[in-house]
Amino acid sequence: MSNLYYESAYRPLLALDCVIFGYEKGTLKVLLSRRKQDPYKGAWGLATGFLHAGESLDEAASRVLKKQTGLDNIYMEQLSIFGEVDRDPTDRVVSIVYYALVKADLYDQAVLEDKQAAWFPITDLPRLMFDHEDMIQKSWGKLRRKSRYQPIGFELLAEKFTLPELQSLYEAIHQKQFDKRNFRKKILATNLLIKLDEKQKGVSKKGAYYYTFIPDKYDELVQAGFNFELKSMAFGQ
Amino acid sequence: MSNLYYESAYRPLLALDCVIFGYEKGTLKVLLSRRKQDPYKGAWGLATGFLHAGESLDEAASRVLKKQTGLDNIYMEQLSIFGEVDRDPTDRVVSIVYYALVKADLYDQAVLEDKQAAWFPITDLPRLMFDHEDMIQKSWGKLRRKSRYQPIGFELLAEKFTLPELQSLYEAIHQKQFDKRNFRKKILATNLLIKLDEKQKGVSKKGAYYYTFIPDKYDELVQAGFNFELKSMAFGQ
DNA sequence: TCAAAAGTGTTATGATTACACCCATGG
DNA sequence: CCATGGGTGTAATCATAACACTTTTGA
Repeated sequence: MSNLYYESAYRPLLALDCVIFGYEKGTLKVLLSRRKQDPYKGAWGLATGFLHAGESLDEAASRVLKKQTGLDNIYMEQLSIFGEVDRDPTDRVVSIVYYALVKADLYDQAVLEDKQAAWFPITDLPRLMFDHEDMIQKSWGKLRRKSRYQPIGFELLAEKFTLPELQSLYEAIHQKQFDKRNFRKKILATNLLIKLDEKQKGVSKKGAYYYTFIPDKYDELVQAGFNFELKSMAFGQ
Repeated sequence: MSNLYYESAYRPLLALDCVIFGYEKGTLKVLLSRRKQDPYKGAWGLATGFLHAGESLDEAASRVLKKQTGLDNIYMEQLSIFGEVDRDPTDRVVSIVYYALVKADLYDQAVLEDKQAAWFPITDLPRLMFDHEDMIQKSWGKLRRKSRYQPIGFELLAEKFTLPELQSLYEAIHQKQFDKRNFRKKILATNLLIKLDEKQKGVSKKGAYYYTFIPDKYDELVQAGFNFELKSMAFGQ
């Protein structure tokens, strides 16, 4: 099925760029890789790919994420579209940016090396190609805002986690210290967590209790888009 | 400058669809027009156009808005991108959605008729082509959320407006009644408005005072993206 | 036994909500 | 003079923010 009106229209390239966030040792990180083709071969940049025929945008983003990380079912969300005329000097490329969150315990050093990929702390990024720096900063902003009213930060932790870990994650996302007591109060008030009988070994002498999500409740809330709203994250400071 | 890797990539059509909001007589409205070409010639839909070569996305959206309304410098913002494979049955068309806000006193009945365009209350839309209904609902959601922490609603009113008018606008956006006293308290607490010496005639016997923005302050806040945050719009109810 | 991190409650402040009457004017 | 919509204040409740000591245990 075709159509003259449509036929005559300009067709840009449509790319997908993925900002992949991970969290490790108290630091929020972004997965970058070295570009494989010219121009700018070897430059650091985001996971990227062009849209294929017959693929929806989300499918294309999942494909790009899978290629980069080896993982399926990554939490991801569309951020926005970058379409400045000269953002890629080779050709007109309009790019859809997705950001994704992956658990630190799911990626594999071998896969990373194979892809010429590496994790960089969000506060210490290398020079990036095109407008990728801007894409990362905007994604981080979205992550900060979103983490205030959705339990999104949890996608970055392992199945079982301690409250001090969860708090450090929030502190890494917001680059801000929170008051321990107030943080716990708010997080526990959501009724999303259950305390397990198990304590963490090795980090502190006393050991912190592990928590996990009440799985149905969590899914329910995420599905419904319900805001469990940590109204202000301005704990202390 | 060209490149084999790029050359071989798939090139979809890239369209822009604009959700144009207006406010009139207590009702939030959307500007729709009848489609001019097949398929679905004559069906109601959003203002639309394809991206042209050498145009940024914002420039293209401005062009589409100008063509539809005759106006420049409309407040507009990118919403998101719709890319389901079959959203347009003619061809693969990926569409970037913008929403725009126009003041009720700026549009012109003659232009509308010429374009086969008309305003529809947001709560009473006709059947729309493709996924345009979904685009409108998402834009409305964004407008609701955004109006809670940015003075965005003001783009929909005339230069001078009364507080009862402003409140009705918020009520139309949120489909909810607010308490008069609490609404005024919050709005005035932002220090964005100045009361003029002039009263509105004709609407009520007593007449309501006109207000206007303190222009520099407003621009400053909009520029800085500062949130004047009407923290909860749950006035009453 | 001590150092290091985990865990716990209360009070003060500020924001939000609920609520009812008087005012000005045109008809 | 009265009907209509405009304008105003206060008290109760709830959420947030500030703040310091005790507990556990491995070394």
